[in-house]
Amino acid sequence: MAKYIHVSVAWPYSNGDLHVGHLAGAYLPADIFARYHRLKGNHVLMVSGSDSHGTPIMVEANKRGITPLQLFEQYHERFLLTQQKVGISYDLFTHTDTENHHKIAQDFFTLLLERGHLRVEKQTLLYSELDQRFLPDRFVEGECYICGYKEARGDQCDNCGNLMDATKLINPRSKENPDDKLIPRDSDHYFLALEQFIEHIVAYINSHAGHWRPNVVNFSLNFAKDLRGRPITRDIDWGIAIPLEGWSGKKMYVWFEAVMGYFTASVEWANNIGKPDEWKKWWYNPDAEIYNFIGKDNIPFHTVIWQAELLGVNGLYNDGDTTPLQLPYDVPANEFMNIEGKQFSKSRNWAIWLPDVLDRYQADAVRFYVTRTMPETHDSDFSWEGFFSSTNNELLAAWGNLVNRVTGFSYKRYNGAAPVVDQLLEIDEALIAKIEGGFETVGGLIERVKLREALKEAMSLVRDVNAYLDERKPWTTIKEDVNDAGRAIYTALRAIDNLKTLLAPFLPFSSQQVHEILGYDGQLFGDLKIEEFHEGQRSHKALVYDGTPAIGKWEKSQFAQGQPLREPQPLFVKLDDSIIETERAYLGQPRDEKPIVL
RNA sequence: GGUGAUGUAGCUCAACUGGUUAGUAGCGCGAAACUCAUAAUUUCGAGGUUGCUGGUUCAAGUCCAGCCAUCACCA
Repeated sequence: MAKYIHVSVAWPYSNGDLHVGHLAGAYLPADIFARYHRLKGNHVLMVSGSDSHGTPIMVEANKRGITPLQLFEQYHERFLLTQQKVGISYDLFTHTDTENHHKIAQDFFTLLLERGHLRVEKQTLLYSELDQRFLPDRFVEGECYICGYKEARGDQCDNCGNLMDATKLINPRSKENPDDKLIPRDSDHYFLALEQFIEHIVAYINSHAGHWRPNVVNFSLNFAKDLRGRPITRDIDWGIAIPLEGWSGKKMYVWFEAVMGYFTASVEWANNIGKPDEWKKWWYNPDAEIYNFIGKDNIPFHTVIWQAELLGVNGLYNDGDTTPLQLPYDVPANEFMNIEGKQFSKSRNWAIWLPDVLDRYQADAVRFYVTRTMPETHDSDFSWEGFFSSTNNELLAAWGNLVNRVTGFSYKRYNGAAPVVDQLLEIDEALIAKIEGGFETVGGLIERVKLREALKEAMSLVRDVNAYLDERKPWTTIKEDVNDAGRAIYTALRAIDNLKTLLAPFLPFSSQQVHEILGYDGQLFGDLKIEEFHEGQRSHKALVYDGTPAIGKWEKSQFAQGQPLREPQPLFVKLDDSIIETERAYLGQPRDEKPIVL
């Protein structure tokens, strides 16, 4: 029976380009997982979008002298192009400034309020007389009340590293205008009563502890232990309005509404395809599995807070049906990916930006290296030497070369087709059986979200085929026994046909190439395209996956003898070792954001 | 400061609830073989007192305590 798999992917703040950390932390693992389940014939719904709200966007827009709307729209567009290029197969990658998202977030708020999960509390915050408004912590600086550093930020002191309570700063002032004296003033805010959900959430985590990553379980249980109310509104003007009279100066806190995107994007997707209730097949289906692909910094928001929100609005849009809303089945949070041994830093431009990398290298080469070093168990490191060596010495040398040597040999010596031979030998059958075993082993690892190991397993099968060829030596035997050489070549071709599928979730572009070289027509996967969607007042662009043309299946090859091949082309570009120094030299230097060309 | 995680060969990583002399692991390195292939492949080999210090145990990379380093979250 086909399963319903929901792949919820972290929503990037649209205040700067995507970098390899985004890819390694959430998007690539989600995509590999989703593509695998699509090949398996399961019903996959993979959604995400640009997070258009939040103070980081306001800060950056402010710095550039543009509005938050302009900033987020600019990066949303770049996110679409970047992810299309690297092949992240979202059924829908939208954003949080749609009418749909606004409305549903407000419905969440209203329902939570009706059910007594929200309460009003007073908070003391810094107020600017000059601007006539409360300033978020990130817009504030002042003297650190712990170490005395003069230029502590409102949220953290860069000198002593302590987090700051902005209202305690000595001589707090506005970042934009140092003469602007700030005064503490009380402000009413809505709080989400998280403590009401402790019991339920702890029980839920414990019941899933068996298949969650240990650090996710431990961290979440500890976090859930002393849950308190958390403000869900704040005094800013960029964000989603509070659907109540007298709250016009305030907006929803971004952490409160952005996670709802998994839900709201599912609803939007259903509307976009003209089946408005289709999203319920995941969200109100007790057998559906929802996976949240996120970075480790986001763990408590998904394992605890998002669950509280879902529990609080149970039954939403379900016409009185008592089926519970589905909570995340697993939250396979990844750790972080460092760059050449140092932490990513946007401000120092210590980063590897995806638009730049995809401009210079093949998407599959990037996907391969990032998967190989995916930070599944601890922080990992992206080094250019590693990328160079993984591309040339593993991806190209083992897999690219295998495809090239076998298909090339067959194409040249067997008249542009696969050989036609009599009964295969035992050694040939044994190889095929071994490779076919990969559908179980590799597939099982992907299902448990052990992607690095899954790729390693697939690559080890690739090496088995290379070893097999060296043992069978068709280039020698063809001189006296064309039939026996043909048996080996046919066997290797069939192995490659299997491996193309086993590697397809990781390397969708080159697997498609192999598919075509082997003489097949059609696409392993569907099309990933950018489309425009219209709502009442506005329209927005989104990335969508159309699975209609996909014929790929997670099944053993039935490759036919004598099948005509297409003329083989090398799959991967060999890198020159000069790229190591060239690329390193970009790090830490000012960067130009170039237009993204597909 | 509190909580959780991570620290194994030059590099990237394995080793289920403690059990034979740490894994025929991949890359790199050394040697040999091969020549169909983007000099790509295959075989063999050399590399580790498992961050440090103690402890529990017949037995610890694996459990406990302390310390050091890195990371995340929270105060």
